[in-house]
Amino acid sequence: MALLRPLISRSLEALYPGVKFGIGPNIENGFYYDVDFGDQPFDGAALEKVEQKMVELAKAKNAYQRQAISKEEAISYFKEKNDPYKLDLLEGLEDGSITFYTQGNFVDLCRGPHIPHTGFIKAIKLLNIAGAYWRGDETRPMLTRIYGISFPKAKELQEYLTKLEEAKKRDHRKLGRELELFTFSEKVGMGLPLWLPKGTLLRERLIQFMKRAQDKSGYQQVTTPHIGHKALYETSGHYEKYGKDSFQPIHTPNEGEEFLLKPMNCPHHCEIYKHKPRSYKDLPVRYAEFGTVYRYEQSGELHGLTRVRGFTQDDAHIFCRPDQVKEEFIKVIDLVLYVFKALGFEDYTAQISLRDPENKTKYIGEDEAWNKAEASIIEAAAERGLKTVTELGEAAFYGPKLDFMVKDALGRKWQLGTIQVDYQLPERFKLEYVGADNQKHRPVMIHRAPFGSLERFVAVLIEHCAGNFHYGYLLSRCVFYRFQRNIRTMPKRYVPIWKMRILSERSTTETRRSDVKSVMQK
RNA sequence: GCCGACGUAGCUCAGGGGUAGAGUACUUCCUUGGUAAGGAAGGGGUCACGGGUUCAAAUCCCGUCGUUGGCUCCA
Repeated sequence: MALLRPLISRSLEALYPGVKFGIGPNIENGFYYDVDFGDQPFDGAALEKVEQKMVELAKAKNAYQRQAISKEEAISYFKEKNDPYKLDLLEGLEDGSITFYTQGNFVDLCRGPHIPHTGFIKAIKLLNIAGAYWRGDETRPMLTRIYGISFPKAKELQEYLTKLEEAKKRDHRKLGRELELFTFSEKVGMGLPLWLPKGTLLRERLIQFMKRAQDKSGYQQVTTPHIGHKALYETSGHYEKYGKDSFQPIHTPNEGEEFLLKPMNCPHHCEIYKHKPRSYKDLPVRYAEFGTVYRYEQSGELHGLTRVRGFTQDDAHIFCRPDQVKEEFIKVIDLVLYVFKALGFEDYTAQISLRDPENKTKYIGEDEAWNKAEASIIEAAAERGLKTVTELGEAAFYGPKLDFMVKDALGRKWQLGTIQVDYQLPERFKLEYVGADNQKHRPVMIHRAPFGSLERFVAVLIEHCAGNFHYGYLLSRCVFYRFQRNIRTMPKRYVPIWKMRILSERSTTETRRSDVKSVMQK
């Protein structure tokens, strides 16, 4: 797609003399191009003009010419052209590896390779524009980012655009409103979802499903308050790490104490662990809670249910002996996979999120603990044959993670389930158990949430089944729910969600069969 | 938080300096044995909020709030 860059460049230069160009890489779907329009106004409506110009230029079938060039020459060329962005890019390039591509009368810095000529480009669509800082740095100039896509055939473009339309119809924000699942209120506050009766029913079905799965896996439910003393988070390290960027403490009127809305459940669970002495024979202890937490997300980041400021995690913390870590971790992987399978999520990726070796100051804890934790995650994932990608620098500040990512209708990737090995919190909270040697030992914690948060999970679930919750037969066995988007277009047997009920295993299986049939017939 | 766009009836949106419109939904009535049926009438909006310009502002300007596309961030 880099082949389009000269086309856009030439089109923009023709329509907006004096524009300057930043980077223009290919992305998963198409490409983008950062452009500095200077003082010239440019809005979405202008995209069409640019698009037409590009098509016009493409027809000229101009050939691309490659030319190796010295760094010095390149610098002087762009200096003359007064192009600060290309000069900035050149600084990072090694002399001898620099190539220019010439197309028509346009010369550009480009790695290549290119197709022979522009005649191969048949279908171009510029999709939208957005602001983006030069090199993602907010102290640098803001450029206009133009997103677009091209295909060799017009038909493929049409198919892609149709797909985009379909994706929009699945948007959980739209469906959530139409189906009366949830809403937001300015008065309550941004990013704080209000669950309507039908949405709440859906949530409760999911909770019930998860509780049953967890019961079978040896978890115990606990319940903790929505706030905790500031000291609790100083101990956990959360305050130091996120205190300034969190909801600020709640002050008591008389004693002058400070409490924080809990951003995580783990500190509370650590205190539960500590309420009595533990023996090695008691471990592992698995405490689960559908705990609602509050995080001050940046206003610009909020998005429907996928990014909110108050949400409920299907959280649990496993306290175990070091020799049990791998086994417990694998059990959790199995639970996550069971949940995904039951709900029909097949398109997910498992991401091993490790520490950034270049910047260890972002994290707490000793190297040895980190190495052990990272190793056990990698081993456990391998043992279960998970296809994984490894991301450096994506770990939580207290430990590495195994995250399960799925895509929403618009192709955005979201983290759902997460499993984290943690040697730090047991240390900070001085958690102990008495070993067979009658000595005190430190347990290891595993944080895990198969759904991640109910909010995000419901969002992804809505988009996954396009709001047709009768596909929820996949949930099977313990939960069966379904309802309709429009009572007039659905067979009568699809009962509204507010009439949903839990069916027994046997009847679920039977219903499921007939349901599948009717869905197929449709 | 930063930059851009947007904010008109429950929903989708048109309009645009002279005191509000459509479709759909809703209410009532009529018609109609059928899968988003037809007709009639009706209710519903200080055009997000607050300032300013103006004889006059929903319409122009500024600010705030919110939504949204990105950027940065994400325990």
